[in-house]
Formats: sequence, structure tokens, C-alpha cells
Amino acid sequence: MAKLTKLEDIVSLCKRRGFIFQSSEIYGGLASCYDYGPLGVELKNNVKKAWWKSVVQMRDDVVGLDCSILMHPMVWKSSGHADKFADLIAECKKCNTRTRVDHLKEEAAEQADEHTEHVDIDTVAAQAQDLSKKLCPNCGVVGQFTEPMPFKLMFETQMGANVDDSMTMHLRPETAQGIFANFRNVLDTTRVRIPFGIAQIGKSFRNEVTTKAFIFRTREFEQAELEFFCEPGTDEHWFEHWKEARFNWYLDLGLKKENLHFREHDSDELAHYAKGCVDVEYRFPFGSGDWQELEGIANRTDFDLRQHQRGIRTLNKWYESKGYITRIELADEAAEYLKGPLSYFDDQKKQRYIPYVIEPSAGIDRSALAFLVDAYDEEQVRGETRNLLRFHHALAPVKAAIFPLVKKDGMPEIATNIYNDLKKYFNCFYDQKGAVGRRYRRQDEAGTPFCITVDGQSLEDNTVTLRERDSMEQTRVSTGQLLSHLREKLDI
RNA sequence: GCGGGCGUAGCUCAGUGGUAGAGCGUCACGUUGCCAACGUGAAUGUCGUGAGUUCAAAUCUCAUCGCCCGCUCCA
Repeated sequence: MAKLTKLEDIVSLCKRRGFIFQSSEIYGGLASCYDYGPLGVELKNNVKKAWWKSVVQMRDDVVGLDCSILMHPMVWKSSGHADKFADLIAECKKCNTRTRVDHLKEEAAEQADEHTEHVDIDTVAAQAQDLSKKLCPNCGVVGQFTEPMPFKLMFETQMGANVDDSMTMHLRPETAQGIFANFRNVLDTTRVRIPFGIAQIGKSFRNEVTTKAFIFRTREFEQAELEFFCEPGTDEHWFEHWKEARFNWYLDLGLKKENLHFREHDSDELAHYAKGCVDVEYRFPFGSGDWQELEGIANRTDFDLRQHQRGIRTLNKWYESKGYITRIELADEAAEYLKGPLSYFDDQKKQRYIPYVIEPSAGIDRSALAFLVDAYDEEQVRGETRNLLRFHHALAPVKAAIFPLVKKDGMPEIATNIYNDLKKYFNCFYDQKGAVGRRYRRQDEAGTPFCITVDGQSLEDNTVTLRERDSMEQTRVSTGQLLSHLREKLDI
């Protein structure tokens, strides 16, 4: 069984094997930022590939998209992020514990809600916060709080080199809004009919108040999101459909069932726009063995598309405000909003409506880490510990390693030829140095499912040894059949 | 941000004021020839960074950066 019981073990493994490094390490590191090394980038790319294949390519009802990270500032006004994607936090002077102001309860009140909406930063921050009767949830002292401090959760940047007329922009805190902003484009150009989805993988940025959990909660992270548009009334059905589909995706890629479960959100925990939400959680082996979220699947209703219809009607006000998006009010919803530009006309029912949206939103970095941790294994072989990563074939960074048994008698030449042939089809690795047993074990640690060894017999009958990672079993395969044999086994 | 722990070779760590170390890993050569073998040899350190104290700092002091646990948050 795996012996990764602490986060440090995982960090160490990731570095030692070249999966994940701290960003800017030679400068002492940059908090909350991480780089993927040679094996890590292959793993991460494979995770993304597997997601894209499952969510887009294998389905007839989902199309892909790749939006810019920077978007029109009004996108974030409409989505609610500009006003509400911020937390107001007060610190207890007694015990220095920080608590979200909206989580504070008065004396003798019951325990604070675990999850409430983000605050409207401009309005609430402006109001005098009376915390004199509030209870510190940590030490129980009443009314000993600092002034509430606002935390802006969106990264700001400037667009335009000329400082005088540059515009404040935001790095997207989620990829979803780019999909909503392109809903009309996709509808008009791809002949999709509801129900259908638009999928996207890309970087998002959130100025989290605290990070600190390796690549688990970083300020820059990669999401794989699907917005699945459906007719109101069918949303429950599709919610269940995607719950199942997404859960099975993790299982199919090898995550152990006992480490994966759903966590339903309570109704008071839901975001203001969501009708339902469930998390897919993975039980990481570190800490208290806590379940941590890999993906959230939400029923976002018609909230986002309706909001953007309001946003479109607010554009003039935005121009007049010279771009200060928090100073303007979003225009009221049109009475005829069901027929607005982001509505959908159902040809069969001869009916116009704003679609409901089911959103499975997965964290790529988190998933990659879960796959890595779940694949890690140690076993005893002849008194020695064998470390290996039992990656699903689709996720393995390297699919096959090719060795000459020894560095002579023409074996390197034959092995090189095989390597040059196979690498056209999948990621391969060639190694001729040192004892072959050591080379096998090295590949075990990288999670390479197959090793191919050219030996003395190869010179006589054109067969090679095919050694399998998980069982260490060896079979002889003729070089002519090697490619088709591997492609079948690897399902490539 | 606050509290606690920590930062020395790629990794794990020893080294508490006096010449920078070990194991593993890496590389080379020899031997071996299908599972981390053996022998010999080699490379690799701004001791996280900066300042201070001192004849002398990895070691003491201060600041700073980063990591882990907690508060918090969430994909």
C-alpha cells in the first residue's frame, strides 16, 4: 500500500520525479505558484486530453471553445464577480483569528453558517460594521474585532501601454463566463440544438485570501468546465446525467472507488444563482485524510444568460462611467427578457426561452494530483521496496521505454530503431545505461506501463521482451507485431 | 495576515561559534547480463535571502522570502 501519509511526502515525490516544482524556486519561490516538470506536463496534458475526449469528442452534443483570459470588464459586472467576488474579513484582536464578517454571529447564536454569499464589497464596506456584539468563533471573545478588511478575489491588470488611457481589466476567475459570452456565437455558427454543451479548458485566477495546500488551492489554476444548456424543466435530468458521467470519468481513469465520493451541498450553502450543487471529492492521504473537492457540478439555472442580457443593456452606462464598473448599477431585466439576445428558439415547440445550465467544473491541477497520489504504490519484491505509479495507460506520461539489454552486439541499434518507430505514435523513452533491472525500476517510478528489451534472442528471431509495469511479467513479442500489440494494450 | 512547526547536495537528513557531512540518487570506467548487483572513481552547496553581533556564523540576533499544520477558502 501507498505510504504517502503527509503532504510533504507528496511534494517530495513530485519534485524528485520531476512532476511539480515550486515556481521561481531559484529566487526563493513565489507563493502559491507551481511549475510542471517534464513528467508533470505529460501527466497534466493527458488529464486534459482525457477530459476533452470524454466531454467533447465522444459526445455528439458538446462542442469546444477556447476563450481569451481577458474579457470585457462588463462580463464581470454582469456575472456578479466585480461586485460580489470579494470577502470582508475581520480579525479578532484577542486570538488573531480571521473570520469572514458574514460568518460572524452574535453572542449565544448558533454556529455560523459554513457557506454564504460573498459580500457586495462597495456597499457593505461602506456601511459601518457593528461588530461590537459579534462573537469570535475561535476564542469566544465578544466585540474585539479589527475594522473589516476587504479582499478582492479577482486579479487586476491594465490593458493599454499608455498609462493615461489604459483600462483596468480582470484576469478571469472562472472560464465559464467566456462560454456564456460566446453562447450566441456558437448557437449561430455550429447548428447545435438544445440540449447541448460548450466545453473549455483553461487557466483561471483567484486572489485567494490564503492558499497553502501545495497545488490544491493556488491563485493561478487550470479548470475544465462544461456549460450544458438545456430546456428549463429538464435541468434535473441533466444534472443527474452529468453527476454520473463525471463521477465515472474519475473511476474509469483509475481512481480507487473508496477514495471518491459525492458531497451534496445544503441549500443554505448554495451560491445565489445555483439551484443545486454537488462536489466530487477525493480522499487525499495527507492530514486527517480529509475529503477534498476535485469538481463541482452545479445547476446554474438561467442566471448567467439573463445577467448578461442585463449587462448588454448597461453598456452605455458603463461608457459614461468611464469604466468604473463598481460604480454603476446593472440595468433592470427587460420585461421581454425571455426573448432577449441570449434566448433560444425551440423549433419543435415553437417556443422561446432562456436555457438552464448544468455546469460540471473540474480542477485540472487537483485532478492530476489525485491521479498521481492514487497511483502511487510501494511493494516488496525480493526484500526490496519497489516504488511505482500505477497510472491508467491514458494518463501515463511515458507509454513505453525501450532498452537494449546490454550496450553491445548490435542491441542498441535495434532498440534505437524500435524507439524511432514507436515514438511516432506515443510518448516513448530510450535508455541504454546501466543494469536493466535498474532501468525497469526507474520506469516504474515514472509510471511507464511497458518496457521493451532487445536481448540476445532478438538478434536471432526478431522478438523482444515486453515487460509489464504492474505485474512485472515478461512476454516475447515479435518486432513486427510490437506496434499493433502495444496500441491495442494502450488503447491508442 | 495571525499562531505553531520548518528551510543544509536532486531527495531524506546529521551538523548548536572554529576547514561543509552521510545515505540514497546522478555521472564515468570495469565487471555482470532480465528486475534498485558489485568494485573504483567523479560531479553537485550563494547552508532560503539580506543585514547585524563576533577574530570567526550553517550555528547567535533582526528583517525578509518560501513550505507545512490551523483559522479561512474552494475548481
